[in-house]
Amino acid sequence: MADPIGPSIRDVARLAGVSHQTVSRVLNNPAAVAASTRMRVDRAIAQLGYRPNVAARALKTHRSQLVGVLVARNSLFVAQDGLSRLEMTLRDRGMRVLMSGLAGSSRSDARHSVAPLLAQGVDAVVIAANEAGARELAYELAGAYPVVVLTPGVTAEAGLSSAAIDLEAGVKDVVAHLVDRGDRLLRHIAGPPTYTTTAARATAWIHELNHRELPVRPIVNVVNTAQGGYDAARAILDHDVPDAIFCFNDLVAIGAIRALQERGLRVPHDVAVVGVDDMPGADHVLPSLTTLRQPLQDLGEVGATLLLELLAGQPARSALIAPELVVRESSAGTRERGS
Amino acid sequence: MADPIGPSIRDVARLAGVSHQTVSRVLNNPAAVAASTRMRVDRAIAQLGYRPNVAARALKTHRSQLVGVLVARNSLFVAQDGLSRLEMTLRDRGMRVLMSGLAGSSRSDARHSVAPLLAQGVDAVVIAANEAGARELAYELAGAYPVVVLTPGVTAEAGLSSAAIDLEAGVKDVVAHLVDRGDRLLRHIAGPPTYTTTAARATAWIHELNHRELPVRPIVNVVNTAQGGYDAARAILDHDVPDAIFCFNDLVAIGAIRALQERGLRVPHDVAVVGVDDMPGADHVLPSLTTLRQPLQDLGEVGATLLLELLAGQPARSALIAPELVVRESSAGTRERGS
DNA sequence: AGGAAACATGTGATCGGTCACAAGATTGAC
DNA sequence: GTCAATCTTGTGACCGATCACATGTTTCCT
Repeated sequence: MADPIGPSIRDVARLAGVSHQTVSRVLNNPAAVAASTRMRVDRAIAQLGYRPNVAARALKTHRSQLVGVLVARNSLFVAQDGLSRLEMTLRDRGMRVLMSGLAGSSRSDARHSVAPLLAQGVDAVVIAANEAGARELAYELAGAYPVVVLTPGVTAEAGLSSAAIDLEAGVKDVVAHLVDRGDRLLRHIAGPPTYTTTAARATAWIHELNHRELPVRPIVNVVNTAQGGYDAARAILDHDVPDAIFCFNDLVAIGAIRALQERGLRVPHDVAVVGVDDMPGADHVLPSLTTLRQPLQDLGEVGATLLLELLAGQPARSALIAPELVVRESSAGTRERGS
Repeated sequence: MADPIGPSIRDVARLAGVSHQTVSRVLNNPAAVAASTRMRVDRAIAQLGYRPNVAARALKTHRSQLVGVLVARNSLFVAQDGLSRLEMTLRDRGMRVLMSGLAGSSRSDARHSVAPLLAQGVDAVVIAANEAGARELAYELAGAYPVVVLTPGVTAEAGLSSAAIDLEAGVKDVVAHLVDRGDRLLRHIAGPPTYTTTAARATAWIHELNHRELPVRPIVNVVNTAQGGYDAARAILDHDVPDAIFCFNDLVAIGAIRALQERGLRVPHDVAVVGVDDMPGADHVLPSLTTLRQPLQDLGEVGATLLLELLAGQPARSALIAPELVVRESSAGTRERGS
């Protein structure tokens, strides 16, 4: 059905009255062909509707023009256009994206997910997953393939570049914002321990609190859902009522806010809440969410750029993208101290 | 870097002391090889770490084992694991997924996005986009490729199968639910006109209202965002206050609820709100959203199944997946009539 | 005008599989 | 014991590109 195998390079050659090699040259290095000949060939190509056979080309050249992308299921990077942006940037450079979903969080899960990509003969691999196993896999692969990792805390080495949102810097902004409005007892609801981002974010948080000599008590959440945030917030409230809660992301923040309201605490009057992501709807939810916006589209673009650099033989490097603090209702106003 | 071209089928043959054709047989039709020979070959394969070269195979067989998937940017199908599920189901059958993002909504935008997929020699195409242009493209492609469309209102023809969530049935449930709780003046905030789903949903809505002899006045929204829902709701309220609003999706519903609250209307006491999708967080937002849950993962799986059927030469067909009405706070309780 | 360098084009081998066909070995029926 | 059918394995061509190399033509410098 998809078969009726089209014309080959030799058919074009015959029609244009040149050799097959000349046609190949027109395709790959037009400058090496006389203008008049080139025009004749181009016309023949158009006339026959010729399209090069990628399999034949890959067979001979040992390059597939394929980039394998390992993506976590349910990841915001995918949802928020990040993957699309990566793909479109690569597409413009003649590369195609082979996608593979990642199920679990262990290293063997990750290995299992890349296998088909490698079997397909990809030229390079992009790892867009915060799962710990995926990150380990990246180092494993780095010897054999150009690899780009889109997750924080990955050191660039030969053949392995990395890009991430600089949430360490973002966390600084969050703390500054909360302290400015008069909050002192700050709590953090961290993410699932299997994400590399969880530790990164929690560490930055603790570091910043220590720096400002504020009390520190983080809580690790187990699931990346609103329910997880709800449960974690209740656990916090069983202990005491903080001035503000910084949540792993907006989804978790939504759950936390519900828990607060149920206890009769008003947001932001009694407790301020800050999330991360600026997920769709965060601006209209009640109350709207103060959040660290992650420019995931930029991440996709930077990732593509890093990959193209590696493929061009340039050295591996790390890139950081700054997030943006968007202040909304959930942390609006100023706390009147001395109450 | 990804080069050091591995052993070929002939290397394996030499080591096992057989002909290259026998190795090929072990790979493709093991039953046709004597058990003892097969074992020798298998051992040689393992010993050399041989992996078949997909390019060579594709060159000869004219099948790439690649499925091209056209996905709308920012689509929930992607976000909610639908794409992952599609990919994983296909992966189990030895197929790989080539992804291509869709930018605009016109037919030429769609054509521009599939082009690289076709150039790469995919065996089939999946269209996971509600954009009108993408649907038109599906018919265009159906003659030359097996095509599966994941959007409503597509008629199955030779080589073109389709799957969609049966929102017509879902809309019935929504109306029944609202009428049950005593609502009579029902309004609809539709989606962007460029989505095929917008018309499908609005039509089903109007049909159902007519059927029950209720007043009909749908509103078409222009953008698929919370802000769009907010604006549309305000436009409705400028006219009168309905008993309930059925929104294009949860995101739009969130915006609508904000508009209602700003006018001093309580949800669901004064106005009930129903969305579609059951997006992450819909269960913890304030108020939590009554919604038509779209089983997008199932959609991915069914899509994969339809595709495999087409590739196996079976006839095209359409499949519908039932959504599920999840009642939550935004339409809880019963309206006391006669006020 | 002669000869080297640069330019333009062609020839045949090759990448690593599968396909069509041939041929030897084994089995079973009569 | 013979012959056909079946099973098992091997041989060589071929898919459609690119690569290395060869050859013929211009260009241009001395």
